[in-house]
Amino acid sequence: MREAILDATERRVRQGGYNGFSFRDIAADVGIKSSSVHYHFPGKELLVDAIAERYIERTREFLGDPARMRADAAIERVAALFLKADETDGLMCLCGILAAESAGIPPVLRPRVSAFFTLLIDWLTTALGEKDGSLAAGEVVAQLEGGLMVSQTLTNPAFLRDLAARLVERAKA
Amino acid sequence: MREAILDATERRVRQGGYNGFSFRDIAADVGIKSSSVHYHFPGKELLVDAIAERYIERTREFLGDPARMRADAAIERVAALFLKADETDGLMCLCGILAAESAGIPPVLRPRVSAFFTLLIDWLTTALGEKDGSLAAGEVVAQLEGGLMVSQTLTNPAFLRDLAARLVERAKA
DNA sequence: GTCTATAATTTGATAGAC
DNA sequence: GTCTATCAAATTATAGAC
Repeated sequence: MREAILDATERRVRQGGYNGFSFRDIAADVGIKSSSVHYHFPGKELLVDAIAERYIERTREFLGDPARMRADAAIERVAALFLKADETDGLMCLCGILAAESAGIPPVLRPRVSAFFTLLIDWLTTALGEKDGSLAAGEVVAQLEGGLMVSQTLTNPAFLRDLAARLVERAKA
Repeated sequence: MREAILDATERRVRQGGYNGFSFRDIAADVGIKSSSVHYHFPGKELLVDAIAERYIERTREFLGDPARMRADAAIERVAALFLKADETDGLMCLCGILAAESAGIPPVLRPRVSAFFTLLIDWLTTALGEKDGSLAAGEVVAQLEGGLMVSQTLTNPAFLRDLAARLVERAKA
């Protein structure tokens, strides 16, 4: 049940953000009452923090070890995260939407959101090396995150697909 | 007063998103009662639609005519929009945060958010030309929008500054 | 245009039975 | 663990006086 609550919450937050869902929404999604959701997660901050923690840990596991990886393969792996969100899930990146709302969410959540981006940037920095003038980790992360937002808004998956393909091409050059 | 309400609403939405503010918040910001806000804007959707419309129109006016403009100057002009949001305003891009929440906002607002991105992309496409293999309009918009999100979250203005500088350099090459 | 007052609903959260 | 019942506060919104 705890997992089901986390699943429902993640989906809701990735659709409407931190203030876009209620305990009753989650309860209805998983087929229990809102007081039972409170039993598992006493507060909203705790609930959202829990899904963010899980989200980051899953991302870390998916990425794996960046050492001795080709630049283009590394880009492809990070891009796969965002392409899955866009095309398979049809949802925003959890930490992307929380980042956009950063100034309006409970302050305790902010370090968690930051941790997601430092994870991606550090991972890519290791994988791409630090060659001067080359494709930078920040460029890749920003472009994929922003590309997902635009792609979702325009309901045009080709937009993000094209961006990802261009990033991979640049990494090969 | 109408303008003051729009100003307060824009600031609030750019901080916490569509569901991150109330009519009472706006009323308190401008020094009136919430019922008086309803006099000017009968519903929340209308209020947010009004600020989005104003935001897009101001963006259009700031950008001006893209014809016969050098590529690097065009990038710099678009980047200035996001650098101002980040460093001067300390706020997200209005349509950026609404795009992130796209699946959770009233459907009538979605075409408005899309219009912002098509404005930027079309403007940049005209300014950059359509030379094959060159810097694409979508790359620039996605990277700046995502870069603003990350920059705000990490509270590190240098992040977006660096991205903008790199984009301008690529346009010169 | 702005106010007071209030309706109708929703929200995060708690107490206590089972 | 889940339920019923409930609370206090907040929310969008309206009616009507000034």
